[in-house]
Amino acid sequence: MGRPRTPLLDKDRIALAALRQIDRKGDFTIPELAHSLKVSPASLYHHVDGRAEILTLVRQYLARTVDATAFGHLPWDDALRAWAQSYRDTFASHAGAVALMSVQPVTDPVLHRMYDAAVAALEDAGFPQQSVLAVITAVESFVLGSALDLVAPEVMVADVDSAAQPRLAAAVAITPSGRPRADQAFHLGLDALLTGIGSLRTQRK
Amino acid sequence: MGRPRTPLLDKDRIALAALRQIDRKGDFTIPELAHSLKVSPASLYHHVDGRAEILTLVRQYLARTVDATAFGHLPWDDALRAWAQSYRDTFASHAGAVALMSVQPVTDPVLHRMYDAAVAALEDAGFPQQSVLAVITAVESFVLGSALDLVAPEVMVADVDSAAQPRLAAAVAITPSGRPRADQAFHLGLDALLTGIGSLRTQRK
DNA sequence: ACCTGAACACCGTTCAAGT
DNA sequence: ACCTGAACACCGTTCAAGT
Repeated sequence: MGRPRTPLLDKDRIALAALRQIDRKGDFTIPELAHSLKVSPASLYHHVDGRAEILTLVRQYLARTVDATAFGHLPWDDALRAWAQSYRDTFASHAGAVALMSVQPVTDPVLHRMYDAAVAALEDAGFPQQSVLAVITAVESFVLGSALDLVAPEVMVADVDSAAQPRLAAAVAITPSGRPRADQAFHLGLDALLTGIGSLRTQRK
Repeated sequence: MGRPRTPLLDKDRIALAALRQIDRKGDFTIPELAHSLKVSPASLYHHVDGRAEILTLVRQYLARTVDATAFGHLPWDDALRAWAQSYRDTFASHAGAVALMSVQPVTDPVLHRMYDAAVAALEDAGFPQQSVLAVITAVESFVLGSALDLVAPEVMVADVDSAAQPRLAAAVAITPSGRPRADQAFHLGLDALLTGIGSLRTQRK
């Protein structure tokens, strides 16, 4: 066939097709990706270095959908909460991508700008400089773990033997399951975390 | 060669060899696993259903190294803290396994017993029944996210442009890196979470 | 029951050939 | 520069053959 007059592919098209496949099946393969783009597997290698780069592109795309504009506009706790919610929402709408995003984090200037804004907002709200990064990391770890909880099968709650584990069974019986269960745990944990973090502030504004 | 007088393999030997390979390389393949067991790849299939079962065995092995004996013996916050620490320690000593453990959780009666003990301890400490599971899930999510933070490359802290992100750069400069950085964030977050969670208790004992 | 070699389908990647 | 078909190494899994 030879070279087309106008290229059939570019990095964006490849990344989006990969994400679509991840959303549908939880993973992607080069042959299927090529098929969905109506192209041969070998063609992809003219645009990306390999599978690893495609994964990086997907991660960057997702990272940029996280809304961090609240820092500097809302009070520190509302800003952290809004950021955490948006972060988790991204995962919630791309369940299959959670595994990808969690293991290898995103490297992107956009993220450094986001962290910079967060650091500034928290320091200005009275958090000591030695603890701001730990605060941000703690919230991010909680969000990541909650995203995993959101997409993983519900082990704690499923198949409980009410004779052998009566206390657990009773608690499970009065607790919601599915998405509401994960949401409850996320909100409870986020509120607790923010409450506890608040006591680290020194000078108040 | 035919059947040996005494079997060369069993599930335990396979799981441990897989874990050793995961610890060394972050992943394992059937051919390499077979090689390390001085056996042909096909032999493994006489003892396990396939790659997926081997992963399950590794997960179960690791889950059983988490110490949950504190529930019912220590005060609720010390018990939760000890459990969280042990949980994270397991991941810390098997960095390559974090990805495995996080995506697909463990199904094991041992874990249900652990959750049962945790539920009992927390209810007895005054937590309302409707929130115990959310409390446990929140702590577990934080631990899982912190484990990912522990093994992932340090994005937030690396390659910061001090002209473009001055506040972030300054904070990075006075913050430890590597394991101490992750430890600081874990302890700060865990303390904050436990502090915040404490306010959910109703009747005290 | 339990090991093996041979075979199969599938994947990621490379490369020479074509425009 | 950018697409393709063919080829390669590698992986997970199956199966008939052997004791």
